[in-house]
Amino acid sequence: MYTIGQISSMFHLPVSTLRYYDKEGLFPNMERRSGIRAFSEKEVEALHMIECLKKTGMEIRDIKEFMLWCQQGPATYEKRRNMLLQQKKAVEAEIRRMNQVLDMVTYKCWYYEQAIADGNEERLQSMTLDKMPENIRHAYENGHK
Amino acid sequence: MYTIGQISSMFHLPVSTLRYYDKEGLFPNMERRSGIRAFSEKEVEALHMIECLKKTGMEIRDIKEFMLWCQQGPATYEKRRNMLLQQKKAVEAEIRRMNQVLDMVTYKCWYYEQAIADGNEERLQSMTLDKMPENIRHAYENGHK
DNA sequence: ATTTAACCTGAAGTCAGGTATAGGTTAAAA
DNA sequence: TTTTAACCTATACCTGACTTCAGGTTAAAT
Repeated sequence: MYTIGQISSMFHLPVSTLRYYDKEGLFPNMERRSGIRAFSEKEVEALHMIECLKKTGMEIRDIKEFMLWCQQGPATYEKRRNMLLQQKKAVEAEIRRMNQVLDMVTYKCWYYEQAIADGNEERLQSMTLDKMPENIRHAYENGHK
Repeated sequence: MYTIGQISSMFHLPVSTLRYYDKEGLFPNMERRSGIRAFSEKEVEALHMIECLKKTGMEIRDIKEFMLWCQQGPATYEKRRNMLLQQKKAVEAEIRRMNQVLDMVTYKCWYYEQAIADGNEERLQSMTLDKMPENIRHAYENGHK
């Protein structure tokens, strides 16, 4: 059993955040000893899962639902898997989006390198795709899809 | 010259958002005709850049600074390039982070597939790395780095 | 026994990035 | 000409995820 302060230093999370998570229902049925929160291994495990789900961009209210299912045993395995599959898809989509953004900003960086070299943007303004270096044209096209 | 309504439909952005951007200084020196905003090609170009920078996760106040530099001609090319290089690094870091998160959630999905197949988590609880399929072990290890 | 550290609650505050509302002006269409 | 649509400002409100504050309790150390 751990106190909120111990958990706070274990996870490098402020005490206020842990209390907030508790208030939001992320630790259903956590024990209390004369009013004081007692974090067991179950809550430690829960917190690892919470950190994972947060990193995928899941909202607190959805994490709450997941943690509730975790209390309900094998009957909710499928629900939990489905939620995770959905988050996996969301993460994959986000990675695709970020790669596109990377191409866009790669092009912009190249643009300003050229502008610095030229001292102006005139050549760049009238530049056509076929005059760009291949990798830059590729980044440009992918970034503007 | 375009009205705010025309720009709104061109960019699929609410009129209120464009006014908010203007208030935040994202269109320095935009013209007015008897009090009404007149978006020129310069503002259209600016808005494309704003959308790009927003996608990289840049905050409004930093975008404001960038757009101010754009008003100041070739003297600020280097500042602009440096800011873009910094954003590029930020995007690359975010992609690395998201790939790690993807590995983590890939492992969790596998975990629940197994739990569904087994009907419980007993086998999983006592599972060691060497008993996992290679790709899953890889995902697990990378996701927990 | 008392001080101090760590815990508790409820309510209010913070921040970013908008969105909504109320009340008023401009300009295009009927 | 009058109505209606699109514009304007200022201010208030919203959401999510916390953080801070005021005031009070518990438990550990001296």
